Amino acid sequence: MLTFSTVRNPCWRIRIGTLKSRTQKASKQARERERVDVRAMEFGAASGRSGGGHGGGVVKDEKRNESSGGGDDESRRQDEAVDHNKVADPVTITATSMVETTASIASTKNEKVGELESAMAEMSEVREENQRLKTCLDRILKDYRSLQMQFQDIVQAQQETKRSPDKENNDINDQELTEESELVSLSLGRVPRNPKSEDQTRVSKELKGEEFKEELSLGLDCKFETTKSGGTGSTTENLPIPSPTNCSEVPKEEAGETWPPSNVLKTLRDNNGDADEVSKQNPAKRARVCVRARCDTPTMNDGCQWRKYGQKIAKGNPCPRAYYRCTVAPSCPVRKQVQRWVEDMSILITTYEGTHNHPLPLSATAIASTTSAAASMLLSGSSTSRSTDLNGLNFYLSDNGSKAQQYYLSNPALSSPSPSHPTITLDLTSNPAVSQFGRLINPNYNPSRFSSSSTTSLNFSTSSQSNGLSWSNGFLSYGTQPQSYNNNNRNILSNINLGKSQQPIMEINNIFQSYLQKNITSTPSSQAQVQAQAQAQHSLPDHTIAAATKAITADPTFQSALAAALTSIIGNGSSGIGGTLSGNQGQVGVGENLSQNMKWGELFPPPTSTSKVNGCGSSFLSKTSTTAPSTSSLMFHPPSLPFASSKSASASPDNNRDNTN
DNA sequence: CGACTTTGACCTGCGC
DNA sequence: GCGCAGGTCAAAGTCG
Repeated sequence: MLTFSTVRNPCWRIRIGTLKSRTQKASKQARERERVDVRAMEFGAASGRSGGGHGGGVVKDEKRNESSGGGDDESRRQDEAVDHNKVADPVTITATSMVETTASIASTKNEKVGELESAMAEMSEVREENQRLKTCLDRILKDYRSLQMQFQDIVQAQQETKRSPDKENNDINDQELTEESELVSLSLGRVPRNPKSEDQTRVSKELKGEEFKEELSLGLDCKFETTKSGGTGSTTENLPIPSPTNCSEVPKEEAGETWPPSNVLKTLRDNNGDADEVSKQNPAKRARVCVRARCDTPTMNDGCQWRKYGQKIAKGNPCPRAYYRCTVAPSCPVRKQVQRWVEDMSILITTYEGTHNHPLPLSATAIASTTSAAASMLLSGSSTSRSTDLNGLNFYLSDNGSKAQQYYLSNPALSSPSPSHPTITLDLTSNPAVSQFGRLINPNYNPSRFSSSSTTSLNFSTSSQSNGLSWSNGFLSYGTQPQSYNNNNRNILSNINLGKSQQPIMEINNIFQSYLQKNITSTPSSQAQVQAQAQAQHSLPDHTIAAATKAITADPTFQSALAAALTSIIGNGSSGIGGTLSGNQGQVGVGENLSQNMKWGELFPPPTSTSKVNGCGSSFLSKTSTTAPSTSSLMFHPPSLPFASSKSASASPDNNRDNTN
C-alpha cells in the first residue's frame, strides 16, 4: 500500500534518495579504498620481492595518484613510504609501511562501516515510520468503511421511516427534492452528475426526511436560490426568485441552460427570439460573483485553468481588465475578469461568470463554493432592503449604503453595474481571515504584506456578530469584529486540518458557521442559553476542543450536517456516502481522501443524549473560549502523515501560469 | 510546434 | 441614429 515508491511527500523521497545515495557512495568509496590498498600491498610485496624495482613503483604511484586524484592521505603515506625505501632498508621500511597502511585501512574501513551502519539505521527508521504510517492508514480506512456502513444504515432507516407518509405527495416531493439535490452541489462548488443518475435519484429520495432537509440547510445554505415556492427555507417563500437557475455555480444540465459562450449566444440570437426569451426568463444566469482579495500576483490562483482572451482598459480604471475563459474543459462557459482595484492596486478584483460544466479541480472548489453561495444570495435578493435569516445564515440585503459596515469596502462601480449582470462582491480584503483566504486562492500571497494575522490554520471567518456572514450593499463580507463567542467557536473549526486541501476546511467551516449562526441568530429559547452565550465570552481556551466536540456530539443534526459535508468532500463516484451526496464525479479518489477519512467515530461519538438543536448550540457556546484561535486545533489526522496536503492550492499545476498572467 | 498572450478591430447593448 | 463602453475575436507575437 504505502511503500517507498509510493510515498507522495517529496521530502520523503529526498530523504530516502539521500540515504540511498549516501549508502551507495559509502560502499563505493570503501571499494575504491580496498582497490587502492590491494594495489599498495601488491606494490609493497613486489618491491619487497624485487628489492629494487623502484622505477616501476614510481610509475605505479603516478598512475595511482592520477586515478585517486592525488589528494588521498593513504596514497601520500604510501608515497612517503616508497620514498623512504630509497634511503632505508627496503625490507624494514616496506614492512613498516604495510603495517601503517593496514592500520589506516582498518580505521578507514571502520569509519565507512560506521557510516554505513548509521545510514542503515536511518533506513530502518524510515522503514519503521513507513510501517507506522501503513498501520495508521489501515486504521483510517477501517474507520472510514465502518462509518460509511453506519451512514448507509441510517440513511436506509430514515428512508423507510419516511417513505409511507411521503407517498401521497410523491410527485411534488420528487420535484422539490430534485431541486434540493441540485442544491447540494451548489454550495460545494462541484458539478453534480446528471440529476437522472442513480445517485442523484437516491439522494432525492433520501432527502425526503425532514432531518435531511435540515442537515442540508445547515451547511448548504444556497438552497433557497432555486426553491420556487414553498421551499424548505423558512424565509425563502417570500423571496422573489428571479430564476430557477443559479448564476455561477449551478450545473449547466440542471440549470437548464446557463451562460453560454458568445458564439453560442450569437447562434441563439440568430435563431430568432428563443435566446431572448430564455434570457428574459432567466436573468439570473448573468449574475456575477466578484471576489475582491489582496493579491500580489497578476491573478488569483483559484485552481482552475484559464486562458486569457482579451484585455481592455475599462473606464475609470487605468489598470487594464483582463478577460479569461476556463480551459479545463473546451466547452466550459465560465469566464472571469481580472482587474486591479483603482483605489488600492494591491487588491485584485476577480469577477466570475457562468458555471463550470466539468469536474472542478479540488483546488478550484473552494472559490467555486464561495462564489456559488454568494451568487445564490445575489439571486435570492432583490433591490429592496431586506434582512433575512436563511437556515441560520443571516443575510442582509440593502441598497442603503449607510448600512454597510465600516469594514466592507463599497465601490458602486463594482456592484451590479448592469441590470443584466447583477454582481455580488465578496470582499475578502478587510479581515485577518482574508489573508488566509488569500493564501488559499493564491499560494504566493504574502499575508504579512497586508495583514498582521499570524494564525497558522485556515481561518475563513465570519463576523463575530450574530449574523456573521453579512450581506450589505451588495457586498458579502466576512466580518472583522473583535472576537466573541461566535468568533471563537468559528475558530475551532477554522483550525480543523483535514490534511489535504484547504477547500474541505472551508466547507466544513462554512457548515459549522451556519450551524452556529443558526443557533445564535435564533432567539434563545431560554434564559440558560443567553447565559451560556454570555459565559462563552469568559471561558477558558482549554475548553475549546472539548466544547466543540461536546457540541458536535450532543447534536445529531449538526453531526449529520457535518457528515454530509464531509461525505461530499470525501465523496467520489462510489456507492458510499460520498457517491450519495457528492456530485464530484469521482474526481477525488479514495486514495487521495485517505487523509480525510478521519476517525469520525472517535472524534464525534454517537450522541448519548436527546439534545435539541438549539440547546446544543448554546451548550457548545458556553464552553468555548474567548482567546486566540491558534490555541487549539482539531486535527483530524495524525500530524505526521506525510501523504497529506499533497493537493493543496499551492500544488495547483496552473500556479505559474496564473501567476504570470 | 503547440499553447498561450497581446492587441487592434469588431460586435453589441445601452443611454442620450 | 450616434457615440460610448463593455466584451469578444482573431491574427500576430512570444514562450517553453
